[in-house]
Amino acid sequence: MGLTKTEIFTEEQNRLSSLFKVLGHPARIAILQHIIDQKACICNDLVEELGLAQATISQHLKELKTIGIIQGTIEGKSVCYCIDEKVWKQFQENLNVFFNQDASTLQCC
Amino acid sequence: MGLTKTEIFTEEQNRLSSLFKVLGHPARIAILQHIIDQKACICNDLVEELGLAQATISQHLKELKTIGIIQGTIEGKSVCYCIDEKVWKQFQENLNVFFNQDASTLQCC
DNA sequence: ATATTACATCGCAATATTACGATAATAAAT
DNA sequence: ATTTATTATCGTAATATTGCGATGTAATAT
Repeated sequence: MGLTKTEIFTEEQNRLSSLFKVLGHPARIAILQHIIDQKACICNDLVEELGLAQATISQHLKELKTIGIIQGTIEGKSVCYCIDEKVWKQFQENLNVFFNQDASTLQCC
Repeated sequence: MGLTKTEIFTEEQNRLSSLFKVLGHPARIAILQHIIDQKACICNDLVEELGLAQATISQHLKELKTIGIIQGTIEGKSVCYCIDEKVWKQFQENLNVFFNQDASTLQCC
């Protein structure tokens, strides 16, 4: 089938998993790390930096943009992609809520 | 193609993204939450709890087991799946390392 | 011994994802 | 105006994922 049954899950479960899903590709992790390192970035940098075609990278950037974790500003003939600090922090909080469920009592067997 | 080019990324990028990937499905989030709530679990519980077939849930459990975040102990004719506290904490740390890159200077445009 | 219960695994169909070449779109440079 | 540079989008091929019925396996119950 390949079709996730989103309707049987809570909104929170769907939202959280879709965030994780976007981060579930090494190219997208690499893109985020590169943006952070450079404190700025344009797509063409990434084409040289990573070993992927321009079309592929543009696609990955689009997915990152979809969840809002990066934001693109047109700057002349290139685009400046940056971390959206607000969304980044929201993301951090979401993960903390999920992972900070008292880990000390999780193990039962 | 559908084939991720893992060879062009660092080990850390591949490892981190594969962790995220496993969490990138609402059923697997739901399973983890259920295990945490119950402090224990067997697969059959989940079949009733979530609306997925037994085979499907068994498959999702397998993926969670692959990254080690849960662990299964045979208990008579059923299996007790639990959070592996050590791996859970490791995961937490990995995420923190990734997300705690000084967010204050991330935004550039 | 047989039946039942609880999972795991196999095999399949449907859909999603990844990657890329080709092509468009837009802005700057000549 | 034309060329060049940068990014987006389209179409397509290959592979991956999701979900499930059917079947296998192992332990308990009858």
